[in-house]
Parts: sequence; C-alpha cells; structure tokens
Amino acid sequence: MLQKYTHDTRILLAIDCIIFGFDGEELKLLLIKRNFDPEKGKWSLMGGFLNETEDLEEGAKRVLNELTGLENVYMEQLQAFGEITRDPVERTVSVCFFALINIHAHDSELSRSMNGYWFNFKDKPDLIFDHNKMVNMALSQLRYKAALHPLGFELLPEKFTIPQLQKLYEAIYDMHLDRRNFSRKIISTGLLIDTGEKNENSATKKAMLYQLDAEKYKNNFNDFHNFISDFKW
Amino acid sequence: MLQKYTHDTRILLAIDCIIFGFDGEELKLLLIKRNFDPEKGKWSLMGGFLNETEDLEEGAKRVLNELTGLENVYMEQLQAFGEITRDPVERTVSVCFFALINIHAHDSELSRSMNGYWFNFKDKPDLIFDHNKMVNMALSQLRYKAALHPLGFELLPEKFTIPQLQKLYEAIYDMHLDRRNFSRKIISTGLLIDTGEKNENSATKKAMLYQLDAEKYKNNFNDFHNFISDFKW
DNA sequence: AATAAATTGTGTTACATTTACACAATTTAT
DNA sequence: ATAAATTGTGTAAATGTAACACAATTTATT
Repeated sequence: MLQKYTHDTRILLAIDCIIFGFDGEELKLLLIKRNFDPEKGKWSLMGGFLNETEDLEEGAKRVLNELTGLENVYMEQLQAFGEITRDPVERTVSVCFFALINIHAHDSELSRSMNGYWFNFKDKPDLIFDHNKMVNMALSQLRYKAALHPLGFELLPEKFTIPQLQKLYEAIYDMHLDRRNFSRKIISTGLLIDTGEKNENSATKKAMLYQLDAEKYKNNFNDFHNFISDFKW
Repeated sequence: MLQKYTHDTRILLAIDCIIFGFDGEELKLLLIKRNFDPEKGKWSLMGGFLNETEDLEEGAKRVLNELTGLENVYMEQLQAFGEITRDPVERTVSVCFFALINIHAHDSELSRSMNGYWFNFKDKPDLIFDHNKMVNMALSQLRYKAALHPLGFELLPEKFTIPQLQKLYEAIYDMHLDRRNFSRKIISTGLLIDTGEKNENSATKKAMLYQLDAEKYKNNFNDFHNFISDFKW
C-alpha cells in the first residue's frame, strides 16, 4: 500500500449551493437565515462540509436535498472559492454549485424548517462571507449559459406556455424581449412538443401548453443558440 | 476568538495547471514526466498542494511559475475535481486552472529541468489520475471562450500578423477558416493596432504586424463576439 | 347578445450579418 | 521576366435579426 502524503495543512472543504427558482414573474433565490454559528442570525447560502465518503457532486446534491427534498435537479459547478480569510473561523475552501429548480415542486415545509426563504433576486439581502460574490457570479454564469443553451426550461413546470418562458428569460436578463421574435426563436429549436392543452389559468386568450422533447433536449443540449442576441454584456 | 470547526476529515487540496501554447502551427500543451512518486515515470500536469498562506489563484500562479518562470499570465479556473479515488494515495480535491502563454517567452531551461515537455495537443500522451479529463474539459472551455471573447491573443507574441492569428484559431478549433472573412471579423473588433512593420520571416508577401490596443482589450474583453460562428459544437 | 380590454398566434418587410467567391499586390525563386 | 505562394481588399447572394401589423381567443361589461 502507498504511503500517505506528508503534506500537513488543515484546509477544510465546504460546499455551497445557490438555488434559483422562478415564480412566474421574478427570478428567485432560496437563502437561509442561520440559526447556528458562525454568523448566527445572518443570511447565507445553504452549505456544508464535504464528507470523505462523497465526491463534490454528491456533496452538492446532498446539501440541496437537505434543504429542498429534491433529487435529479439541474446543477453545475460554478467554481471553487478560496480566499484565505473568506471564512473567519478557519481556512475553508468552498466549491460552489448552482441549481435550477421548479419552485412549485420542492418540499416547502422542509425548507421552512431549515429557515429557508425565497427572495426575489433583485431584493436579496446581504450575505455572509463571500456569498454575495458567489451569487453574482452565478447570475452571470446563468445568463451566459441560458443565452446559448436551452437551460431555462429547468426553472419551469413540466408543461408551460411560450409567454411563461419569455417572462422567465425577461426576468433572468432584466430586459424586455419582443414576443413574436422570441416565440419564433424558441419554436425553431424544435425542442418543444405541443401538448394540445391550453393554460386554463388565464383571464384572456389561453396560451398553448408545451413540454420538452426529452430526447432532443438531452441530445442537443450543447448545441449553440442565440436566445438573447441583444443583451448588453 | 472563534472556536475552530469540529469537522474532522482529512481531504487534501491540490492545484493542477494546464498550460496551453502555440508554436505557429499547432496548439501545444506543457506536460511533465514525473521523476517523483506517485506514478513516477508517467506523464502528468504540473501541480502541487495548496499552502495555507496562499489563495487558489496565488497557488496556481506559483505552480505555473515553478515550471515556466512566468508571471502576469492569462489564467482562469476551470473547476474543482473531487472524485473520491482520483488520487490513489489519499483523498485529494484538485482545483484546476488553465493558462495561455506565449510559448517563446517562457524559461525553457527551467521547464526542462523540471522534466517539462511540450506536446502537440493532438499527440498528448495518456496522463495520470483524472488529468486526461481535465485537459479535455480545458480544451472545451478554451474553445467556448475563444469563440466569444478575444482570448487567442494571449498565445501569440506581442506583435503578430492576422494570418498567424488565423492559424491559431484553426489549431484551436481544428478546422479551416475563410481567410477573408476571418480578417474582416478580427479587424472589425477594433482591438488591433497596425504597427507599420511587416513580418520579415516570410518567403512571399510579408504580412502586416499588429499589436493589441491594450486599453480597448482590457475594457472590452467581456464583450461578445462571434469569431467562430460555423464551428460545430 | 354585442362590445371592449387583454393576451396570444402568425405574417411581413427592412436591416444587418455571414458566407462564398474574385482579383490585384507583394515577395522570392527560377 | 515569369511562376508560385501568400496577403490585402472587394462584392453579391444567402441567411438571420429587428421592428412592426393584424387577426383570433377569452372574460368582463354594457
């Protein structure tokens, strides 16, 4: 058997998880009010230490699951954050993930029991440590990626209308999009299947409900698109 | 003073560094033949453990500098890699960076003394641990980013011709580009300054030498472009 | 039962960008 | 002088994007 490394520093490894949601009008963020130290009483991302028995993705899924009860959620690693003094207690490097969830499908009693609260992204409170930086980078990354790949669907229910999808994109980019051009762009991806149903929650003309073509979505996820060609980066 | 965390796992933190270069014809990778354990005699990326006195970027810069002697190099974090058994010696999470360097400007004696050798990316040998995965992801990320931002310049000498820049892009994407359309696209960014000089190392018509408009480059780096619109992802 | 108000679906035209290709100019070797 | 290789600039067709018009659906109101 191999010797262990002689390297002997104590640098802890944490996971932090940014959770995006969408309520039909605004891009939202699930944050927790800490009832534990350090920084008890302040707002932060959901996080935890990485266990020896799990890899990074498993750790991130665990952390997400502890707050939302969800599994099989879209998640990607943002990056590692390692400023020396980012955690005042002791040296901790955090690997940060962001998740896109259907806000109506999570276990809201569980998240409330963990002191979890949804905020409009625009109205998010000041966060502990370097969590503000993480969240801002995550929004940049979400914008970057959602402009080029069909990512937004992850934030919607299984069946959705094109106007709903447009409102989501308008929330992500905080800008107005042309209804007709947006619709044409989305339809032309070929990723949507007309369910034949209509959105009954409407006081005016009921929009058609679509769902993702799961096969095409999986196979063509990495294709390049140009969903938001006029966003000013 | 705050208590330390009670969390007590030993997970080591390493840095690995992918170093891209360009020799005028091919995209290159600087790898080391390990004369130390583990996996002595095999090929790997340059790496090292993170020290308690440095943050992640500082650690990556140190690792790069130990092999190349370079400072002030373009570098970005790829992501953290944390599979449980990625390092057979003991549990180690590695934060992976990639660097773009001017291949002619580094300390080649130093890198040779560290057992560093340049490979054509296409001919890279099998690497230890998960370094193959890191390198392939880094190429994807380089392609992604260089298609949208003016990144390629980092791999060229200070003064360069447009045909040289084109060869670089052709090497990165492993495809042929139309000379005339490429030239127009690059010129239209407004990032190039005509030095008035010509490339004397040419047996036929000598191409004009350009250099970056440092101010515009810095300010407009995050602007979106479409340098490689016809690459099939 | 007709009408107004809000929203959704589809079409059309002008403008900008990308693609494909032609030709003239420069440099060295023959 | 001529040929071969490469570089710089131009132009027309095809494609994609932006801006805008109008008809259809649904509920509430008259």
